[in-house]
Amino acid sequence: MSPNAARRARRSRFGAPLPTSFFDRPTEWVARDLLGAILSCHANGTVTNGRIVEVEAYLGPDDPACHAAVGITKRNRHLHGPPGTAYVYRIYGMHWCVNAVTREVGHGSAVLIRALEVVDGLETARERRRGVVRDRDLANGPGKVCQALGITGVHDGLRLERGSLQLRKGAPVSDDDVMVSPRIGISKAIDWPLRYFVRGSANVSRPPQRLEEWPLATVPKALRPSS
DNA sequence: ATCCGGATCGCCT
DNA sequence: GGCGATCCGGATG
Repeated sequence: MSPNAARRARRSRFGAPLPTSFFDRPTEWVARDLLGAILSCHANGTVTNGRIVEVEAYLGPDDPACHAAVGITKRNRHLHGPPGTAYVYRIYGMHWCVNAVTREVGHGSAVLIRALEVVDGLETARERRRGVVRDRDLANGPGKVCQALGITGVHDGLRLERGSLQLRKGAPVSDDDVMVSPRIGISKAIDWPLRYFVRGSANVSRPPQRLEEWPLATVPKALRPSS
């Protein structure tokens, strides 16, 4: 795909890239508002787009589950970059995970993109996720998101407002369709309610059965992330 | 120099 | 639900 064709593919169906000001807000707000947004990756000559249905907030050095809790290192240096930066890291030796950096420079907070619905480049995503039978399983987990969209370490530190990895405005998700739960796969701060996902989405990752979850509407208004 | 555990996934039972 | 794959950052000696 030529650069012009890639630009057209992105403009055809979706809104503008989210501006830096979108990311320069409390991380819980950014996380909640990323539901419904479009993650767009141009890799190996093809654009793949996905509608985000599940995210987690990681709240900087004082959040024991956040990579910033160990300070600034070579691995996590872009987590401490300006809002709107991509932080991509390898986990368990074999998977990539992608985050959007939030708040002010050096805060060390970010939103992990955990699941999405592939809405463009479906054939490419299926090839990358060879062996997967159902489309709903293409990107229902953070490692799968990166594999389906072709996101790797080369995207670490890129700005999400432009370039080969972008976050773009999509159809907003109303409070009534947002669910909240603790985060998945961590061993510290295991009860912090910082996972947000779209109610009823078939593309959400399958958490442990006993994981508690609540409608966002039941969260007291003062504590509710909303724009 | 060595050890440990991880923001996971897919296959097995 | 259990487990192996597979590798690196960070901590410890």
